[in-house]
Amino acid sequence: MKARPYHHGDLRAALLTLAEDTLRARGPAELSLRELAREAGVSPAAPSRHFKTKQALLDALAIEGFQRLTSAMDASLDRVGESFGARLTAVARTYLGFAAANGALLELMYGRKHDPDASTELITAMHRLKDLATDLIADGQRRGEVRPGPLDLMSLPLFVALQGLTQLATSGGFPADQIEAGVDETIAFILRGYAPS
Amino acid sequence: MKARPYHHGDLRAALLTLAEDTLRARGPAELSLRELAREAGVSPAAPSRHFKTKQALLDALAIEGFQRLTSAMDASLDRVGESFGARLTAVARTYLGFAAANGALLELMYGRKHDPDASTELITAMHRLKDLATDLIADGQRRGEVRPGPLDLMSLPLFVALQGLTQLATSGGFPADQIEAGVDETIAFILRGYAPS
DNA sequence: CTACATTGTTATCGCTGCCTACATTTGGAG
DNA sequence: CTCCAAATGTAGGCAGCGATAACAATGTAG
Repeated sequence: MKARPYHHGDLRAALLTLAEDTLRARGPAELSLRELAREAGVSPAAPSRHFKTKQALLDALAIEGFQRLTSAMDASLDRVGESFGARLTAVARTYLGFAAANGALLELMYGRKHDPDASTELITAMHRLKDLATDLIADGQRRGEVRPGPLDLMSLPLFVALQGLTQLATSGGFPADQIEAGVDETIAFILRGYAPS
Repeated sequence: MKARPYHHGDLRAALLTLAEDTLRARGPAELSLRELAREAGVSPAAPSRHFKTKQALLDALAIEGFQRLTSAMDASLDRVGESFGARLTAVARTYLGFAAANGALLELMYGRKHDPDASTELITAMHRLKDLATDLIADGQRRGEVRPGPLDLMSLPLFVALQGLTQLATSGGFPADQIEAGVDETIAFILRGYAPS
């Protein structure tokens, strides 16, 4: 029988996958580097080669999350027409789908947002998502389907709605079926708010 | 000189105040029972008499937060007329004021929401807040200032907006002045969405 | 082949939450 | 008033954690 090799092969990737699993199952507080090391079959100090601190691992997880989310939203926009309503609906549904499927991860992603020493990589990842939403509004305005107004102000309600829906969807304040129905209601609500007077 | 008395006097209250301070300053993750005990001038195991686990202390903090928030919102509703617009504005401003002043606490309050074994006391505290918002909508419907529709569905956008605004206000994704201006924009947005067709 | 960078291991530190056993204080029943 | 039980605080110890330093194995570039 062959002994486990001294080198793991791709410990970094393995740690990230394991971390995401336990994040999903038990939340970020329960995540322990030592436990990840055990599950990966390496020594307790091995992870430190790839993630200097626990926070660094969480950051890496968050960045990966932002990448997955933005590309999912990009993809959903590609599959839909040009009308503002259709695009907004697509974006909202994708965002909420991600939120429903990766609640803890999303929480982590936004939880790092106000940390003064979040990695620059993380910050740019967040900005890309923000830009995507802002562009959506700007496009709607160009097409005359969204009331005119300063972009940064106009994009706020969209953010607000997405963030709020997410919170409700992930933190389970409402039963799942109510959410399901409520999403449509809320999307209609948003569209009504953005409609030109 | 008099030795410190064997009994603290009101350790429970002292722990809660200290805990809220460090919660505000350094977040819930940095909160340590042992450190609280040190600051209170008491042995490391003393807090366990009042809070069996760390989670119990956090729960107590959250409950206190819900009580403060609901009574602030009640008070703000007492100071305002009966029109739906005025009442919604008052509620929204109070909620956001609380969120701005107690960001970490609010995060804690909602963070416990989906935990299966949250204390019943915590759960009822959350429901009281939910009822307050639902009543607001129902009242608006009675006065004909809000579109008709099932209550649970109609109250959702309000929750969504409040939650979303809170998230933006606390997690600092937007600069503070943009938030300030954005609140009015968003309240107008919500009113537009609730207006009868 | 050798020198070096990468990746893992071992050992240790100080911290944490939590538990059990014991000490002191307080307050109420008799 | 006294005594006993409950409430509250202390002492000590346990296992787990993140982090770091010193050392070992492996891969690789020249």
